[in-house]
Amino acid sequence: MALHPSSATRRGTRRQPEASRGAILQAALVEFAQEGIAGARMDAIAAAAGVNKALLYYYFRDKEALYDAVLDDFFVRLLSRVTQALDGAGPAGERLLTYARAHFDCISESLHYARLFQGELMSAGRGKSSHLTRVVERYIRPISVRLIAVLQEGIASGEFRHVDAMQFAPSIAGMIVHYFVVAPVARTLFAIDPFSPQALQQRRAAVLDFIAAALFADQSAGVKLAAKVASRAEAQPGVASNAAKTSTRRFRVQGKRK
Amino acid sequence: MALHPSSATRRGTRRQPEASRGAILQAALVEFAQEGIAGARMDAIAAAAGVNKALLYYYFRDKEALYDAVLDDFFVRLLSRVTQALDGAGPAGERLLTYARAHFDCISESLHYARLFQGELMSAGRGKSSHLTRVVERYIRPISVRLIAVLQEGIASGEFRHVDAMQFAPSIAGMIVHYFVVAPVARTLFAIDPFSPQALQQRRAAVLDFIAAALFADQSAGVKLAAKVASRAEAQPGVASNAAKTSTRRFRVQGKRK
DNA sequence: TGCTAATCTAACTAACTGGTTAATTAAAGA
DNA sequence: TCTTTAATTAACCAGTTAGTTAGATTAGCA
Repeated sequence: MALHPSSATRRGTRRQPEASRGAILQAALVEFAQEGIAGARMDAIAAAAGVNKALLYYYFRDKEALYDAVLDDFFVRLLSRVTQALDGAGPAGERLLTYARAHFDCISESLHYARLFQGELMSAGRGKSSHLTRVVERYIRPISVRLIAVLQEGIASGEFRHVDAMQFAPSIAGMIVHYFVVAPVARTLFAIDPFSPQALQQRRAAVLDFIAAALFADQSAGVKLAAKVASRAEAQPGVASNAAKTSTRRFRVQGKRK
Repeated sequence: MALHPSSATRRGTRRQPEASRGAILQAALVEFAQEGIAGARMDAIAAAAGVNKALLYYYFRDKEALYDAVLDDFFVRLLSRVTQALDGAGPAGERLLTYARAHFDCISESLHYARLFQGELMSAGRGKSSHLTRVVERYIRPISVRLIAVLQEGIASGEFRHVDAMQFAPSIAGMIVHYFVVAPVARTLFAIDPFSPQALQQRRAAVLDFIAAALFADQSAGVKLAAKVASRAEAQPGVASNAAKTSTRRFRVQGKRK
C-alpha cells in the first residue's frame, strides 16, 4: 500500500497529508489484523504505508491511538449501515434478516476487520480493555439495543418464536462474524478459498437460512424470506470513501508518558 | 500458579519435574490466552509458574513449542470427549445435541482455551500457520468428519432439514465457541459475569435451543429434545488429570535454529 | 522575498525479550 | 563414598522495538 510504489518519490516531502494518513490507516489495519496489537510492528506499518515511522507518531499519539483509529474507521461504517437496516420499514422479520445481511456484507467488504476485532476481544480477556470498552459503548451498544428491540417486536407480534432476546442477539452476531474468523480453518480443512465471491455468497445464504430457521415461528416461511433477502441485489453501490474522514490535523501532544 | 507460593522454597532445586512442567503449562495457557502468541512474555510465564525462565527452554524447545504443547493439552481432551458423543448410540439428533453440549462443557471447564484458539486463528490469517495446520489435521478434521457424517445421517433419515452439512457444521461450532470469545463484550454490555454458573447454564440451554430449532425438521420436537439434553446431569465426573500426561523427559535438542 | 506553520525524515535511544550458558543442587546408582 | 545425571537457576547477550529528537523541505502568505 506504498504511496508512490515505483515513481522516484521526492523524499523529504510529499505534501499529501490525506493520502499519508490514509495509507497509514490502511497499512495499520492489515498489520493489526494479521498480528494483533501486540504482534503488530510500527516499523512494518510504516514500511507498508511507504512513510517514515515517525510520521505514525505525527498523526497518531502512539500505537494504541493508531489502533483505536483503525477500529473506529470500521465501526463507524458498520454502525451506520446496520442501523439503517434495523430502523427501516417493514415487519420485524424482514428488518432482522436485512440487518444480518448488511452486517455480513460489511465484513466481507473489508475482510481484515473480523480478525482485527477478534484480536481485540482476545486481549480484552480479564481486565477491562479501554479499547473494547470504547467500541462497545460507542458502536456495539447502539446496535445491540436496536437488535434486541426488533427481536422483541417480532416475538410480541408472534412472527418469531419465544426466544430469549438477550441470548439470541449475540448468537446472531456470532453466527455472522464467525465464518470470517474461522476462515483459515476452512482453508486447510476443505482446501477452498473461503473468501471467493461464490464461497461468500453461499455462506451468506447459509447464515440467513440458519438464523431464519431458528427464529421464525413459521419456519418454512422464514426460510423462504431468508432466501429472498440473501439473493437481493446490493443496495449500497459505493459506500463512499474508506478512511480520511477525520480531519488531517496531526496530533502533536507533547505529553511524554513516564 | 506458583509452585510454593509462600513457603521458603529451597531454591536451586525442587525436584518435582511433573509439578514444574504442569505449572509452566498452566501459566503459559493463561498468558497465551490473554496476550496471544506474540504478546505473551516468556518471563511472565516463568514468573507466574514460579520457576526460572531457563526451565521453560529445558522442557520446551522454544516459545512456539510451548505454545503447541498448550494447544495439544486442550485439544486432546476435547477430541476424546466430543468423539465419544458423536460416535455414541441413538438417533442422529440426540448424538448431535449431546456433542454440542460436550463441546460447550469442555470449553466452560477451561475458560482460557477459547481465547487461546481464537488467537491462533487470528495469527493464522493469510499464510499457513504451522500451529493451526497441526491442530486442524490432528483434532479438528476428525471431529469435523464425524460431525458432518452425523448431520448427513440425520438429513437422510428425515430427522433434520435439508441443510448443507459443510456449512452447518462450522456454524454449530461457531455458535458454541462464540460466547466464550465475546464474553468481554457481554460483561461491559450487560454488566454481568458471563462465566457465572447460572450464566453458563443459561447460555448452554440457549445454544442447544438455537441449534435444534434451526436443524430439526420437526422444530418443536427438536427444541424439546434440546431442553432435555441441556438439563441432563454431568456425565464425566472428574475427567482425569489435566496436563502432565506426556513424559516428563525434558527436551534437550541442541538444535540451534538459524 | 522572507517568515511561518505543516509535513516529513534520518538517526538515535532506552527498554525489552527470546534464548543461551555455565554453574549449582540433589537424588540415584556403583 | 564417589560418580553420574536430572532438575534448576543467576546472569548474560544479541537483536528488536516503541517512541524521540532535531532538523529538512515545501506551500502559502504578508
